[in-house]
Amino acid sequence: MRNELDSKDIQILSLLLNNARLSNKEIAAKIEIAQSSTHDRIKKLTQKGYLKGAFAQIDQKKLGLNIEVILAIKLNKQHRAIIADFIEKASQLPGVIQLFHMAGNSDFILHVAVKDSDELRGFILDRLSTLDYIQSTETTMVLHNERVNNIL
Amino acid sequence: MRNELDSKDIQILSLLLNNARLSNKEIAAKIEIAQSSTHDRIKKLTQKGYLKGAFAQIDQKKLGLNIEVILAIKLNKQHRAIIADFIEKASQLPGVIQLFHMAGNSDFILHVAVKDSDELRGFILDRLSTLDYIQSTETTMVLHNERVNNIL
DNA sequence: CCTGAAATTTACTCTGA
DNA sequence: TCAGAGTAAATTTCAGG
Repeated sequence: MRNELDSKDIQILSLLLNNARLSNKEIAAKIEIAQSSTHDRIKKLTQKGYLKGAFAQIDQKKLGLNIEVILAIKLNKQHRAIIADFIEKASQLPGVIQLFHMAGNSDFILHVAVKDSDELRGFILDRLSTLDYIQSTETTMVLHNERVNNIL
Repeated sequence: MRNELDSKDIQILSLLLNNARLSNKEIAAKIEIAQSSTHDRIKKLTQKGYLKGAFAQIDQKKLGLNIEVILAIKLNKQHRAIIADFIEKASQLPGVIQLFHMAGNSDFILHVAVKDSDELRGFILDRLSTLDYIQSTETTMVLHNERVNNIL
């Protein structure tokens, strides 16, 4: 049981990174090994934790989510308990796509999609700012957003 | 051919949003309709453009990508041609996970993963700052990053 | 660790309601 | 538009090199 991955494993991860719905057969064809080998490798990559899941990409605008923003958030305390609490609460807020815990000027960055400005207003005023350890929030509109995944 | 989606469609999108590798059968069981109906619906959702693709999630640290940063970038020009050029160039830079074109203080935000600080230095100095329309970059470390996908 | 083929499960198609 | 049954195709397992 080697810990290192060979180039075939990296190729599999790279393919799935950009298209998680590729079938075993298609992957096997692309990297030129047997289907059963591809199957084994994906199984092992999953078991060892290299592959963690897959997310579909949906057309947010078609679903009426017309406004996409980045919210930079500062807390007035950075205790571990507060951080954990915020992560838990923010994960449950409707509209949140992605959450970053930062080591810088802001404590958190939230990537959020909402229907309209009313919903955005509600999100910030009713959902976020009601948490008593929020010091400030800064909202910036996203004009365009592209998944690149150029890491392998 | 109705344009609106019913609650079953939304449920399908929501399930796939959080686990793109769910099979037809599993989805059919979860939302309690026939497999063939699930199949039809997914096909239509894809054809109509609601479902656009799927990305696998990989364990970056296990692959040696130990540093994750957010890079806020300002350009000294915002012409359409410059923006398009930057998006194209940035999409090809190794380490870029996601790219946001912003309507605010920064023009772009890049979510980047690299192996170590040397690679980060190379990324900023050799790859980014060599583009002549870059005015400034600000790098902030990501301590933690969570996909939430709480939009449906 | 890979291959190739068998066994099983799933996806896909179509008919009828 | 949905459900059920049949066919095609894929996944999964396994013995052998």
